[in-house]
Amino acid sequence: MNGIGALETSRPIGDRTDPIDPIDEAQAQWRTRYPDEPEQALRVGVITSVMRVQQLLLARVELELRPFGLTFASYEALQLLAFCRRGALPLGLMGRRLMVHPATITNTIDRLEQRGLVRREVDPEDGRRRTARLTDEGRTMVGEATRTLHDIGFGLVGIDEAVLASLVDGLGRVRMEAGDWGRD
Amino acid sequence: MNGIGALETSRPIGDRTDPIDPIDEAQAQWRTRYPDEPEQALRVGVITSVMRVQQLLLARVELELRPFGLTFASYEALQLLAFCRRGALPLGLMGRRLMVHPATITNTIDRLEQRGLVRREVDPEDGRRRTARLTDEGRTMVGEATRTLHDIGFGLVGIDEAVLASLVDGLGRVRMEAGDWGRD
DNA sequence: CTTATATCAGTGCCACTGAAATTT
DNA sequence: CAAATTTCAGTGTCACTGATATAA
Repeated sequence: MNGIGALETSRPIGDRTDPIDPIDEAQAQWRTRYPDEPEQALRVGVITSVMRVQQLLLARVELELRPFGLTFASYEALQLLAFCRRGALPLGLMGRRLMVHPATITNTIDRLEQRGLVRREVDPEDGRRRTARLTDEGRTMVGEATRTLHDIGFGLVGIDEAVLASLVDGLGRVRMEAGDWGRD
Repeated sequence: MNGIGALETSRPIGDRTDPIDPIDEAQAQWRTRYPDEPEQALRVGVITSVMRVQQLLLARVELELRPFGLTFASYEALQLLAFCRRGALPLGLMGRRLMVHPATITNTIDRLEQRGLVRREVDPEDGRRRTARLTDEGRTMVGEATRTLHDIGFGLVGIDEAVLASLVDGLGRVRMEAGDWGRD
């Protein structure tokens, strides 16, 4: 595994020597504090790692999206429309796909519409619905943004394919256990 | 914020059959759109999975922290102090540990201090620094909150230990590649 | 003087709540 | 009528920028 059982607990925080993995440190802390529940330290390691990696990947990706004036959330919305055959989707469906609150997708589409990247239309099949459609400018921009993200390998260059595949698998089990599956 | 490019192309929306994994769908989308760069689909699968799992775990944990009036960020700050031998840490060091902006840790400690959970003190070793120290109420609360999170296994019950360990390992490689190591 | 630390003021995005309007 | 969809108003947390005060 990782350098899991390496020192950590035996040293005061302040005295720097070699680089130390903060996740290892946290797991060691939990292991010594709750010695009768060793599986909890492992869970803490996972949740802490997920939070940190999400933060790192988000920062890396948003650094590249900044010149486009896009956040990762707004990029995802545009990308969802770009991958859609019709080129337009009801806002509610977009919100469920992106797992965001209905009011949040309204705000996101508001900002994209003000910039002329998407256009609101009434769904011909159901007058209650509004659909968002990519404009030409929106399609161009999401294409360029995607090329940029491709160039940086989505912040994951240098990671072995086997590791990437095992991550998709392991994270998939967590999602499955959380019920994140097959909802629309 | 997830599910970059789910289905749309292969099936009409309405006809539900078996549960479908949105991550699989997204990867398939990228694979067909960019057939000459198959490794990119894998990377999209990883970043999408990380974002989604982070969202799920955060929601699960914050549901339990809500009765305490704590967010995960504020819980982490309290927990960091609880695990610290001195019981007090300079704000700047806390910010680096938690990987948040200096102004953010100031705000977080502000709110905790207003609630009487921590107390600010001047660092005797360096007058520029302010340290945050857990109060008795803060120590009690973080203890109860931790017990609650233990009870729900940090949102990771039902996941095999080998899977958890492989996640810590794989995510560790991503962090290492991103330079998330050995910075104080 | 230069640097480090923390704070403050202001902005923006996002998540959520509760209510309202519209349509099915 | 009830239910679904979207919008709107308001709140709170968090992240960031830029400027300032204080101490090393």
